[in-house]
Amino acid sequence: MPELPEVETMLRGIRTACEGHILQSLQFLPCTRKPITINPDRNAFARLSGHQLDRLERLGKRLLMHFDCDLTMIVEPRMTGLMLVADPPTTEHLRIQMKFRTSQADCTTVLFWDRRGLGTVSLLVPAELQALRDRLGPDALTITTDSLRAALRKTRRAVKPALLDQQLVAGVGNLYASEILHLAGISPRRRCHRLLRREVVQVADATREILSIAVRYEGSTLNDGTYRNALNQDGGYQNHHRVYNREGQLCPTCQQTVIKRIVQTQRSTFFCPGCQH
DNA sequence: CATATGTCCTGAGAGC
DNA sequence: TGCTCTCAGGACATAT
Repeated sequence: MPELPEVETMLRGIRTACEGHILQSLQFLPCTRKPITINPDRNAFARLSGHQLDRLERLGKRLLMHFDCDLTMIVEPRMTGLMLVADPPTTEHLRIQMKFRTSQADCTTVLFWDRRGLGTVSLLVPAELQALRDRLGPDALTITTDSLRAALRKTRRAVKPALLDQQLVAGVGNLYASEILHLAGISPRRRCHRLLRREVVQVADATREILSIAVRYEGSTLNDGTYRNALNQDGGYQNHHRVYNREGQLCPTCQQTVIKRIVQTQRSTFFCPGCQH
């Protein structure tokens, strides 16, 4: 499930194939499965053809493609969406094909593949893009203690569900929330408004640390094998998970306590009761 | 307003 | 072996 590191990896993986190039064609492929959501509708995307993709940007878990016509195409992979420059895992879940002209004679292809079809693509005008930026919290990869403190002060929820709220912090999902709190040594059940300043420092530091390392390893490919990088290869961070999906195993930090799984707001949380307080 | 719950979906894995 | 069932969790709509 693409979170910040996986989306960042997608961006880096497709960059040379599309950034700075003219979009030759964008095609929504026929698919018998549940269709992805397309905003406002597929016809609107015809306006992009012939325009240059000036710049790629990641905004939380979203991938932004800024075109020279002031339109931004936003891809939300959600659970199983992938951006690819190589052959997709299956042909049947292929959703979008974009061709870019890279020279007089050559072109590259960028694909959007989504097995479960929960993904979304949208075309936004500048005012809509600004509205989206305004409702997201600061980006988790570079979050500062002060901005995290300001965000967590807005809620009395337990810290782990709060980290999943994109309006508070943008980019953290269910997997990395557990990893971050384990490195920080903070219990997922702690209430945000009761965290001490030094504890918020620990969470902010752990957030940047975990996510930047996960980016270095090109994200996490779980057992279902759904997430792949742009070349359709496995990520590597699943081999470095501290607690996620490791219920019953010994905590890698204290080597004393067994990792526990609990459910918070309908989502699995993994933590070490021995060293997270 | 702040939080919690329900919803979409596919396929891996469990259990019988 | 082969069937049915549960579960995984992104973001948003709806409920409390």
